[in-house]
Amino acid sequence: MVQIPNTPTSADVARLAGVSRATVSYVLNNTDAVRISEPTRRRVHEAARELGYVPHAAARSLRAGRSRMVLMPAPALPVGPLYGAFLDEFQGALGRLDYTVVQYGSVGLQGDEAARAWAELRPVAVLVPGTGIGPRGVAVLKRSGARAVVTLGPERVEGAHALLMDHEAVGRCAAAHLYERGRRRIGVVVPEEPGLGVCSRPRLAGARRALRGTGASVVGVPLAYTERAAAELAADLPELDGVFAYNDEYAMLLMRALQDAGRRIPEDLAVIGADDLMLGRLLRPRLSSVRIELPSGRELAALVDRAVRDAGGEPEVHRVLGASVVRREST
Amino acid sequence: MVQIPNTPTSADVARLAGVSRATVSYVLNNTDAVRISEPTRRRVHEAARELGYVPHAAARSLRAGRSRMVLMPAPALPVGPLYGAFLDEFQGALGRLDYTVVQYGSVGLQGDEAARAWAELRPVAVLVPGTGIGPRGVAVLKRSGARAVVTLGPERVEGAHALLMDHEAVGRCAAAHLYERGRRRIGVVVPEEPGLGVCSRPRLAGARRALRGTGASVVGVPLAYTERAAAELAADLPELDGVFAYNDEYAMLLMRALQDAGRRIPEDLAVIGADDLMLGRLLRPRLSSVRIELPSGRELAALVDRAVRDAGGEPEVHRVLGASVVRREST
DNA sequence: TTGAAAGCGTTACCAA
DNA sequence: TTGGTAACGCTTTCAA
Repeated sequence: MVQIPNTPTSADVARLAGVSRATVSYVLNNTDAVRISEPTRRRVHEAARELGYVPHAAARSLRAGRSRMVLMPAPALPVGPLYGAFLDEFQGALGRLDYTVVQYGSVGLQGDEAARAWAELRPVAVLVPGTGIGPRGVAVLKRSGARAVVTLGPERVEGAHALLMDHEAVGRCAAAHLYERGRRRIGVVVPEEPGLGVCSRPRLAGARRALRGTGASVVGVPLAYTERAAAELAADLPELDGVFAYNDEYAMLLMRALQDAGRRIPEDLAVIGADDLMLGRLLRPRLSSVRIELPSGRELAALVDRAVRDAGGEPEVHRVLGASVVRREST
Repeated sequence: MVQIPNTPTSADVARLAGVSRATVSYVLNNTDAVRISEPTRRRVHEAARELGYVPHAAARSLRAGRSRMVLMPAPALPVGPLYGAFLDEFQGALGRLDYTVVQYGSVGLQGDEAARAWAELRPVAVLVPGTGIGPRGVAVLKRSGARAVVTLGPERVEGAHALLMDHEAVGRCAAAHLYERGRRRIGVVVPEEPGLGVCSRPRLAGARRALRGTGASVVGVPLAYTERAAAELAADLPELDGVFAYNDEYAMLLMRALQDAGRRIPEDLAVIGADDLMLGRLLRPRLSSVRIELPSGRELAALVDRAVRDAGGEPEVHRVLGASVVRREST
């Protein structure tokens, strides 16, 4: 039979060490406004260790009136390895600034309801990827004590700091490259998977804008991420001589289907992806790609910290997502 | 100038509605032990809405003595799309059981230190992927009120429920398949990337065990995830006629390098991956793969819920990770 | 150098 | 049907 012990509190530590709760707090938090004798310190540490005492974060921040929690709703869409690396860096950097990063799985919550759920945790800052929040949501969070709300997405939201993911630039970049390579009838793959629209629509728009007035045509090409859909698309593709395939995975899918249908790449049709994944280098022809640079996790952590310290300051707006073409053999 | 308003509390709501804090609590929580008149209910709801009141989760669970938070340390290693889908399902299912799933970014924390950091949040349950915790860590968590600790990894940990990821089975499965296809000198790729060892070592061990006593040989083949490393490996591969490449991505990398070095696949050398990614189907030859089935998120959520309700029960141990070969053209 | 006590936002018991 | 009050675990001011 397993005995379920009561969770030790600072009062238990105090009792065991033969001091008051205040003293325990002083010792364990290294409060420097107060001098505690060395023997007492030792007794307190000893008692805490013996009991396996772990402070209660909620009680602490309740008393303090503020937390060190940075909340990040987990993005709904499937994310690639780039995002994972960015996340690690961000968490590491914030950890060094003594914040606690927590990802909240908001599966099934919508809009303001989601914002309220986040607000219940009283985070000191919230970093929202994608389009998961509106002005009302931001207001809810701020009223609940969030000192900074930062969005990481395609457009800015009233009241929040914004890291603008400039997906249009990705499309512009790809289209301009295809144009330079002599292509004039250009297709832009638009994934049919839900949730990817926030990225894909601006990419298409960017491609359109880049070639406006040049006489080249740009058409959106819907594509689901299945072999079958790719084969069908390859079978009767509209008259095109260049394709920007949304990203490297869709590009690989499409390229395979095109090759199977007898199209030569890049002679008949140039194909370019995005994300510059390793896998693109392994294809034949090697896949050209738009290399995307996410903001540095360190910089973003610094922004959050700054925003927390200076709550009420003007929201900062940054344009992130550097885009540059890596040409290989497919264009 | 932005006015930073004080966060409204239930006391503010009570004041505005002209009732006591207790009444507010009753109304907003739909307490059924107590009957509140309809007009009062309306006044309270009205006041809460007007103030934008959001309850304080920490205060609530402090008072209640228990939280509904299920903590999941974010895995350190890069994870694939399978894991992402599993996570979503798990979160959704737990959400429906009224738990709050929170992923904790523990970058930079080690062993018991990490467990203490998690314990500070007083989660009601902790799901630890990989090998991030030992018996001491489990004890810390339980002493801090966690009613269930579940590990999702290669081996069980004293005191915790275990979902055993049977990576050996993956290796066994792959090796047996290669053997069946007539291969007798088999290589097993062991990624050099740190953190993947927990998966790759058991896979190699499983392959060894599967072919023990058959006369077939099994050798570990270290490989870093770069084109260069793959090319070097392909240039002087030991005498092999079959390779289990750890997963589909390494398989793709290796297969490309082998083809570039003039080896025919599968005639000279059979190659099999794992994870059954879409990309494997796009290669030529199409890549055979070990299909891995993670536990269902729903079942896992049910396990967690059961464990929470019956804390102190015997830890459950489940073997998860179904492994089955999907043969395509590369073997 | 240490202790007593107040109070953070909630909820649950008991009394009115 | 509603309100007063105590308590959850912690920090911090004030007093000794």
